[in-house]
Amino acid sequence: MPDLDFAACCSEHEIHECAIERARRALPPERQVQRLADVFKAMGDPTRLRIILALRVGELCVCDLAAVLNMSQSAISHQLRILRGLHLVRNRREGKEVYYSLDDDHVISMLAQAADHVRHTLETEE
Amino acid sequence: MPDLDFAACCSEHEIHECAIERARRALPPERQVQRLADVFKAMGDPTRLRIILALRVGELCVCDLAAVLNMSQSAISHQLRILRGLHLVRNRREGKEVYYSLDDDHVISMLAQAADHVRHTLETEE
DNA sequence: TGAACATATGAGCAATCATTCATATGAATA
DNA sequence: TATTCATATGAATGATTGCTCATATGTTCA
Repeated sequence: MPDLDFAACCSEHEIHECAIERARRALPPERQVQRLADVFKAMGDPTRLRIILALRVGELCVCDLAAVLNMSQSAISHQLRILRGLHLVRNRREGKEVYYSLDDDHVISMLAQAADHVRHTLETEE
Repeated sequence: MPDLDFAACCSEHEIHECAIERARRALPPERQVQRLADVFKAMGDPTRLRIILALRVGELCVCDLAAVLNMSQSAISHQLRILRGLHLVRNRREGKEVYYSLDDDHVISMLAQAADHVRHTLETEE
């Protein structure tokens, strides 16, 4: 009885079976992959990315962020909610205002790596 | 004549003007932000992220990837095109097959940082 | 050259998403 | 308490996106 999992693979799949198995084992469980993807996706929207970039140099209240990005307060609030849910930003109330700041240094590292990558690719081509 | 850029900000904006200016200067030019966002967005889709995760342990041809992710060849090809466009993966032809591998170590670093972040947030709450 | 296989790609569609608009919540102040 | 300001959020919508299906391209082998 053949392994149905390999049905979609190319015909000489016997050759790659071991590579396929190795790759399968390299995949984290579904839940973890989804979590990772959520973080990347959050940083993959220009508005949210700009929010993160702006907060690098210090905390800002919502209306400040709206001014910096030149966008509506509502739009900013909606995006902050997503970033908050993923613990990418943290908030602190002070009177009527709510101040947001980066929650985690990992975000800065990710930004730096991504920037390096972009810089690297721009050098190579174009 | 008031600065119209601050029109959307909260009324006591004089206090934050300097923070706003600082944040504005922290924002890279439009084109660069978009490039960064594109990279994060590419990694923000579970399918593309799984492709990257699978390629961590070595190159794979398209049909192998389809087998590993248990998805159609077409779906994988479409996503590989996006990853290729951003130089996240590279390809090499060998006869009829095309082998894909990670193009850049920065991707690995980003994955590691993101994984750390997720691990960290899971510890803190829930 | 023709058949078979591996991959790439265009069109179409269902699902997701970022914003807007209207409104609710929450805090300070008169 | 009533008003005002700052923020949050639900609903609606236009735009984007990931997949499928059909088909094109490119390679090998007979």
